[in-house]
Amino acid sequence: MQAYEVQAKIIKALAHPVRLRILDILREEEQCVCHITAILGLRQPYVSQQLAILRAAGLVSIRKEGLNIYYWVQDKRVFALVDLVRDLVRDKVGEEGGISAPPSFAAPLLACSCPKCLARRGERRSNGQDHDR
Amino acid sequence: MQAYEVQAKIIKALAHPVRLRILDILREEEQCVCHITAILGLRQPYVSQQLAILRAAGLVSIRKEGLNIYYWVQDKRVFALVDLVRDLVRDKVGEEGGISAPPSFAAPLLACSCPKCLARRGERRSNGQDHDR
DNA sequence: ATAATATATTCGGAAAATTGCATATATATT
DNA sequence: AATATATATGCAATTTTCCGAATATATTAT
Repeated sequence: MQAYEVQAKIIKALAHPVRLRILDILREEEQCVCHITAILGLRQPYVSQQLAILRAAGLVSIRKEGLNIYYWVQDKRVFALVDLVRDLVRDKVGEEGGISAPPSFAAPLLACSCPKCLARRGERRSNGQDHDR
Repeated sequence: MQAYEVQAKIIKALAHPVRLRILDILREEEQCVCHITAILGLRQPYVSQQLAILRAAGLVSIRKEGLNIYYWVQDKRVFALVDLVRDLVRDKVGEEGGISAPPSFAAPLLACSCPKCLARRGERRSNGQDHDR
């Protein structure tokens, strides 16, 4: 039965709305904690905890760069997993509609001050190391 | 965020060792509660509860025949889901070995007295309706 | 009708785990 | 020193888990 327990643990790490949202945020590319936190609108320690759970389950990896830590999904099968669940739900709730909308996290989020967002807005860090380059 | 909650609920239904085992038992063909209970070695009300959770999540369906109720997995993508998790675990624990063994539920189980097992042993119900046919 | 069988459902309960949240502190980097 | 993030602590509310026991239900046999 031990194998089933290991599998159950991995699945448990997925079985949480916030963590599913995080995975969707990481779908296209790596994101720093700052960015994830801004998108979720939750407090940083809480987001870090959820990220730690995902990381302990081996579902996400990190990459450090300067002061920022970028989370990314190394094994793309994680997305396949999530997609499968999404498809199942879509087909099952089907008639109810509305639930099947694509991930709607992609708010503009100009308020985020992570390096990536600053670059997109043509600004630079107020204090950071991103001074010239 | 609502969609994520629905998805999380489905995943939660999967995130349990006993329920994962049940799905493996149903992998090849439908099985009656009696058979599932015998394989798991757990009490019938408990197994029924776990089956009810899987059913509420839409992961299994039932078919009634006589006194028996057969559970089966209608949407084969459920197996694809479980397989994905199994692969993830196998590749992740990899070096530790042992965990990647195929589902080892397939004990002989001659003790089970469900119709299917009785037929396999060439017996017939001690009291059942399977009298002639 | 009555009994037996397979299964579902319910109630209760105790232990454990999870959740959400606040707060504080540690760490590494610049 | 400032920043980004991680980690830890605590805490109340809720949920899960496992268990025992009883009962309900539907079906079939007699």
